[in-house]
Amino acid sequence: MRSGSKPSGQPKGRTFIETARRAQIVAAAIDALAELGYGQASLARIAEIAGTSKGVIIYHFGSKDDLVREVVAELSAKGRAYMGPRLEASSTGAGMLRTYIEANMAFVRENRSHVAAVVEIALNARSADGSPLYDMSIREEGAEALRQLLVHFQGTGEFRAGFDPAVMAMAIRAALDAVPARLARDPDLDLDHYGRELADLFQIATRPEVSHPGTTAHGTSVEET
Amino acid sequence: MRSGSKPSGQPKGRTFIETARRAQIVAAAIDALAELGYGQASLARIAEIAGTSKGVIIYHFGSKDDLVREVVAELSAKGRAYMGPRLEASSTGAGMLRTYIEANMAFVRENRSHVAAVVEIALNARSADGSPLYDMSIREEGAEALRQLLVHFQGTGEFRAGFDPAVMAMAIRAALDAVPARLARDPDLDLDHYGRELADLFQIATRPEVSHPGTTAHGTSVEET
Amino acid sequence: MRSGSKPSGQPKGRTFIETARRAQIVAAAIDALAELGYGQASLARIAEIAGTSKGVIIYHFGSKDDLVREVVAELSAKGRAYMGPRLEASSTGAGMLRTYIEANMAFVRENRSHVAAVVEIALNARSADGSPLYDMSIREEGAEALRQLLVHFQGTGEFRAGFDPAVMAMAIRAALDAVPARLARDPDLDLDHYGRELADLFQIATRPEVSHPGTTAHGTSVEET
Amino acid sequence: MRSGSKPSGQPKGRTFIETARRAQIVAAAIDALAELGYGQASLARIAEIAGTSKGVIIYHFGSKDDLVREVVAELSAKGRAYMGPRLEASSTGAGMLRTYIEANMAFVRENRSHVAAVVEIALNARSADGSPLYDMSIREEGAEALRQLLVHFQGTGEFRAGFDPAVMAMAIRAALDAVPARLARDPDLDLDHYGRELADLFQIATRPEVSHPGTTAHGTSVEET
DNA sequence: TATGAATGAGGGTTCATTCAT
DNA sequence: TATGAATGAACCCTCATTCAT
Repeated sequence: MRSGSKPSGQPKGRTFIETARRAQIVAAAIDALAELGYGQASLARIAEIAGTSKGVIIYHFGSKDDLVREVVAELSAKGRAYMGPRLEASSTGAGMLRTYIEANMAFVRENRSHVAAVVEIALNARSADGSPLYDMSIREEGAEALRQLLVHFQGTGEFRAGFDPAVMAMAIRAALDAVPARLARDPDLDLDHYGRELADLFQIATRPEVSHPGTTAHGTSVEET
Repeated sequence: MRSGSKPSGQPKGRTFIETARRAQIVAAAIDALAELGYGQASLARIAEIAGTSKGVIIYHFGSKDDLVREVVAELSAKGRAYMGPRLEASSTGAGMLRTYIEANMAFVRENRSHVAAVVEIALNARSADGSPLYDMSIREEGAEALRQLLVHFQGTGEFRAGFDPAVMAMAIRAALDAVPARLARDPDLDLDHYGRELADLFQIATRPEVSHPGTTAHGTSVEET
Repeated sequence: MRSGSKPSGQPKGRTFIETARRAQIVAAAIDALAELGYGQASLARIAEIAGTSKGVIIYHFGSKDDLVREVVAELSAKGRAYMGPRLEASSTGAGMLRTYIEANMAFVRENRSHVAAVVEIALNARSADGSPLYDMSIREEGAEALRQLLVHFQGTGEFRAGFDPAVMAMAIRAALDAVPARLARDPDLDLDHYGRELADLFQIATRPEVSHPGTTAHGTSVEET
Repeated sequence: MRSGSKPSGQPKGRTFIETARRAQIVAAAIDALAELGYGQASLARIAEIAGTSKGVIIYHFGSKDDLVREVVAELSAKGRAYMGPRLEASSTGAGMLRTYIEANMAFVRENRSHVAAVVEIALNARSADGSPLYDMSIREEGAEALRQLLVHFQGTGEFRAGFDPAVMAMAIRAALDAVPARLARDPDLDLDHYGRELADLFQIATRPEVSHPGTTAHGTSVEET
């Protein structure tokens, strides 16, 4: 299907009307995923929300998987466009970290449904044999980029050298990724407050130790476990 | 079904053979959930793993939902039995926190599949209308208990007063809950290392500030965002 | 199954305890059929009401069909025992007809559930290929006996000769058989009133015409249809 | 499913082809219900008769219940269209009653299977908890309308005042409703004869008493019961 | 005698996808 | 381009029955 190619201003040689239809369907998919969850977001339900039929969706996207991929790709692009400039504007390590966290929260606040939809996808989408589809490509990717930033500022001495950057990155991403689910249950959650608190938390956790020899965090725990 | 009740050593008046079958089926369900994900863990597939038929499962559990509930309840009981004594043995705030985190990791290590299965359930199980089934009851419950511990030790002065205990609890739980998914992708993950690192991280984040006036975490970030 | 035969006072060489079990199960079946309808009266449900298991029922009756047959046979015997003496006590045609109708109502009143159960069976029980099982044998039988009574008293001149006794018998049985269903919807129905009214109705319909030439019922309807 | 709406000649904005398919499926359902009974009329069997698959039926009707509802609604509409004009053409009470009965028989004769199917439905369709689905709405409704007619002509003096119109209406409907079942067992039944006989019967039962004081039907039965 | 355990066919329904128009 | 129609597999669950104990 989709044999001919049309030279136009639209991305990937798409008609204006087709671009519009795709956007409409993607929006419906986001709604369905965010509100009903991945398991309940069937083509029929998405079509119903979009005001069309299942056939149309398949026609435009080829398969449900491709539609889902589009939902993911779109948020990914949005996210990069949002985060990129903000991160580049940060010079210090602490500033960068705070920006990363708070901008993430702001982005979530401005794209609630879309973020919730992608979280659903990341957690649930599986191929027929049960292996995850996007999990790695999305989440890991984000954590990896963050890890490299942490490593960088450990190198400059702006972050303490004592922590494993992979673990720290994972903890930060986990805290951020847990927000959409919380938000679904408590829509009045104060995201700005959340962002500030998390930024405080991880800033403290990453800042260089004041030199009190022998008082490493690790050392205090011999009594336990 | 299962009307009569019999006095015996088995829990809830169950036959020896029934107890065995149930355990076998629950184990198969855990495998299916952990490896295939909630969406793919159909009765047929669980039965296949268990080496029986769908009918047998329904006979013993009445419904798929009840089987799922059993998987959850069993881990929940296991978890409480594991965590309880360890937490009670902790006296100091920092020790308690480290114990909480490291024991969690150890528990995950010893119950990989089961934990992964329950995470699948918690994230995905929905009723027909799309509303989550266990999400709150499981996850929230854990976070709430942790929050109360944090509050307690803020009161005693063992934790710094500056952080929001709800946010901190959520960050800790998020870091812990993210582990099973990571583990699924990287089975060789060093959970002890992970536990120690996370314990360090959150111990630092919660310990009282040494009195260096003007160096609050929050204050250093004015330049950003 | 049921190989040995035991000489005893019980009917058909049955143990006392077996007779009791059978009665208990039959009672449970009647309850299930009357309250839930034939389609919902599964062995599991009957067993639940009886406080036993499906296996026991099969053991005692061999199959569900045999249990159902027993329910029917029992009511049939009860009915004959109830109606027989009363009908024999009637000498006149009109008296017999009234007795037949009113005694039927009284019998229904005294055996509500059982009658309702058998009505369910008569209407619904089918063999695998869809052909009715008891419909004819029960209902037709009753109508046929009644028809013969009507014929008899048409011969004696106590009933008018003008009506087709088969149709009249069918109308009477239909009116009587419709009662249990009505009763299920309106449990406070006054069955005595019903019986009296029906007896009046059919007495008038069967009594000999007073000789007013030209006023046959049929003659008055030429204008219609 | 079936989201879009199209302006067309078909009822409820249906495609020509869909209307045809629906009719075909409804016809198959009527066949299955009439011949096999409600309990045996599964979607698979209906689909087999219709020459399609279960999926197609669900596609067009959404659920089996909706298909059944359609079968009922269609006959109900047919019945009203048939009976309405004929009843309105009747002026006298006796004429109306005869028309009602004879037209009913004629309608049954012309719609054997459909009537049999709806009788199956009315008697057997139950919700999950065992409560009837259509029983009241169909049968009761018919009896109620008839009762009102009887009351009306009792008021004008064309019917004798002595009978309870509710009981009389129920007896008439019972006689009519019993016909389809009889017809199933004896396909050569002469419905016109049946109709005439029943009309005679109930005309006699309802006509005003000739004034012979003391000869009420009721009075003659003191000897009995 | 009685039970628990298991079986396997069949129930209605949802689903992503294909196809002709 | 877009739709309605159809497909067929898979879903969870109920059922009467069989069997070993």
